[in-house]
Amino acid sequence: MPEDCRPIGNLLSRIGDKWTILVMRVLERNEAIRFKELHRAVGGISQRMLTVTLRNLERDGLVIRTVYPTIPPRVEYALSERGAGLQEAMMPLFTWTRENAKDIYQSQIAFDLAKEDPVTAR
Amino acid sequence: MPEDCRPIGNLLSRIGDKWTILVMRVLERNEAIRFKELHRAVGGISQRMLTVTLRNLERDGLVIRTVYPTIPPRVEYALSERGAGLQEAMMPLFTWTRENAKDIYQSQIAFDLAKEDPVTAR
DNA sequence: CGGCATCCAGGGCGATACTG
DNA sequence: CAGTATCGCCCTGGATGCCG
Repeated sequence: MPEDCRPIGNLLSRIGDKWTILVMRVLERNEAIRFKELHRAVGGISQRMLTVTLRNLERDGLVIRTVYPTIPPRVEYALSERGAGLQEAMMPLFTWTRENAKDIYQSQIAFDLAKEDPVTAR
Repeated sequence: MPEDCRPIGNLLSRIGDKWTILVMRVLERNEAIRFKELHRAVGGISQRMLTVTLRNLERDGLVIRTVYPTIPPRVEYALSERGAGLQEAMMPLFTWTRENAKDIYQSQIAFDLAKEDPVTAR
């Protein structure tokens, strides 16, 4: 009984979804950042997905959302304590990924090549 | 310029996909394991997704697939050095998740409650 | 036994347009 | 500026059936 991995799986799925990491990475080095800034900083993300991603992070208590009811509205996002803890826990994985990305990429190339061309031919 | 996070994102998406972690966890404590065993050990996974997951892991050079051309066929899977390294890098995240799962779950409950019922009412 | 191919449903995600 | 709502595509992943 390897203890239940589902919660871990669920959480990692979320962490590993298309945008969460990128958002977390931007938050990492900023105390508080506005929606628009985040939007620009992340780059390539749609407004909708940024909203969804931030909502999920907020729901998990990983980021803190502060609304200033001014005109125009101003909303700032910041990492919570818990969020900072998660970042710390993610660091080894980041490091490992950075160090191994190239090798993995090579493996993929080799693997794909061997697939479509088992003999060397072509 | 927060360095390019895409490769990290890609990798984590894969690691965080529905099955990779569960498979890795089973492999963790086994030197070599047969497909069928893996299938039973993981539990709930379809044959197809187990195959797909293992192929991806193999493609990344994280697991080693050994085929014994006997009858009936016998195929064994084992963690590679690189795969073992990844596991190690994942440990802090596992630990963090285990330690925070309950709190996060609580946050989610509270968040959802506040959403549908901002006032306490109902 | 291992695993690929096919078919099909559900959900993730993007584009766009609209509100406070 | 921040966020919601709607629509629609595509990819993931499950079930089934066939091959070596």
